Amino acid sequence: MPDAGPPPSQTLSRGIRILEVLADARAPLTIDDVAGLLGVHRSSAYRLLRTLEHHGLVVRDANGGVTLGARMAALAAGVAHDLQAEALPELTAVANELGMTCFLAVLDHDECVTLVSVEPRHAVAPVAQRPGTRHPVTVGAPGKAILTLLPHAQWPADAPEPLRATVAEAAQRGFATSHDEVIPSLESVAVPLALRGRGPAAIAVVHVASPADHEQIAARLTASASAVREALGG
Amino acid sequence: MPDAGPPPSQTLSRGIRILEVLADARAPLTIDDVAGLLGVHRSSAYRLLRTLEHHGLVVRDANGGVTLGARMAALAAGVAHDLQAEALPELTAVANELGMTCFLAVLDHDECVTLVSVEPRHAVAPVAQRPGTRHPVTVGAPGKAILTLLPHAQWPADAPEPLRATVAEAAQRGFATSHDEVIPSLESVAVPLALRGRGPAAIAVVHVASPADHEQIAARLTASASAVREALGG
DNA sequence: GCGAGGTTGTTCTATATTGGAACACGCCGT
DNA sequence: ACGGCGTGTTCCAATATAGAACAACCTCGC
Repeated sequence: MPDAGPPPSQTLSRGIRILEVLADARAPLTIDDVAGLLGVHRSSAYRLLRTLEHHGLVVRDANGGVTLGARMAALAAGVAHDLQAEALPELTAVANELGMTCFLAVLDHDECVTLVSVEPRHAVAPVAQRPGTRHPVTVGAPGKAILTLLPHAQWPADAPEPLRATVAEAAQRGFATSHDEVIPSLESVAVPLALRGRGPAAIAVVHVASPADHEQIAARLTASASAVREALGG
Repeated sequence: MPDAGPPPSQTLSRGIRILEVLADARAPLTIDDVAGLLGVHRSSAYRLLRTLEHHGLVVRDANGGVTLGARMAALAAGVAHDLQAEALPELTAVANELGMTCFLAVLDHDECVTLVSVEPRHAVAPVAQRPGTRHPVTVGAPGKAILTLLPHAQWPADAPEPLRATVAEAAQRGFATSHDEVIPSLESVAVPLALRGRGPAAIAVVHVASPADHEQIAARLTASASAVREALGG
């Protein structure tokens, strides 16, 4: 088990930090901005940006403003693309049958990030769950469903103790729920999705808070989870 | 105008090539595979991978297999996120009103990549247009709509001459169409979307080939395009 | 028109980083 | 046990990089 020391390659690490900074930025940044945010000399940032631009991950507008390039999206499409491909039709079916936004989330370190999401037509209120959305695993139904699959030893250090009982209960029932956790006035139901040789995942729906049969929703989600699991042989 | 010589930063460039290779890979790769594909020494690939892993862009399974990490998806969510945010509701509305998959595509070098896509419930046949999908700009309705916005001098060198007339016609009509181009038996209608200080884009729908009023579809798309354009002040 | 401020692009050298090879370890199938 | 295959580590020379100082280019203001 190699220890988690400093990033072995300084240059690459800085280049990636540029991407991270740009992803958070709301507007095009100047080279100076980037250099400042990274704490490196402007000249270094310049060379790194040129390289990123060369690969299409960064784009410069007429004023020299720096932005993330569209090819980032193309790269991200390769993330677990077999899982995405198998899950998409299932998510669509669930979304339409239940009339709720349905999405697939996976574990990333101690965060829960949604990979694909499908919005139904007949939503009471449209709920958008954009791919790439992140929040701590310890929060929300998908997070708890994922924790269901993790031995307690691998839980994030900052997990509050009460959570343990909640997750244990979810594990028994086979699904997790939440309301007003990640977004106020929204309820969510999620089932765990364990795949061979892959990190833990979850299939979930969100809807505006209202009386709903969680058991029934969970049953539908579980069916889709099984379908995906079988399709991927895991 | 700085010339497009070799990538200024060799290390960063290699790191990105690793990401590209992994995005194309259908299965987890070994370090040796990566090193071989890049043409670098295994030890170098090792260090680069460690750095990528440190940033969560790469994940290693129990067998040491290397895959793209979920955080890539989070990074990609930052690509033109204001455009994505403004376009999403419009795409959803169009998809539901027309009963066709509706998506937003942008220009990346000489390729057309789709950023967001929304699938409707009542599709005759479900058509999935996954975000991140790429193909040459010279092909398909969105591509031609985008070419509408580009001076001919900036067209890709390999653009066939007949295309010029087609695009000119599309520019006059205000929309472009295609059938059986990128995927057999599919038709597509697209309108250009020019935004201030941003690359050319297009809003498009796809549907299975059948009699349809392209003019009417285009009118609806144009309305959404205008809405997005005004929302972004461009 | 002209100069000031701010930004990008270029060139240079000492230094830290990297590239590559050889080696140690663990695992699995024959 | 053995040999193949894979990872992780160490080493040194070679080189790519970091950082600074400088030049060119804008726009904005007068």
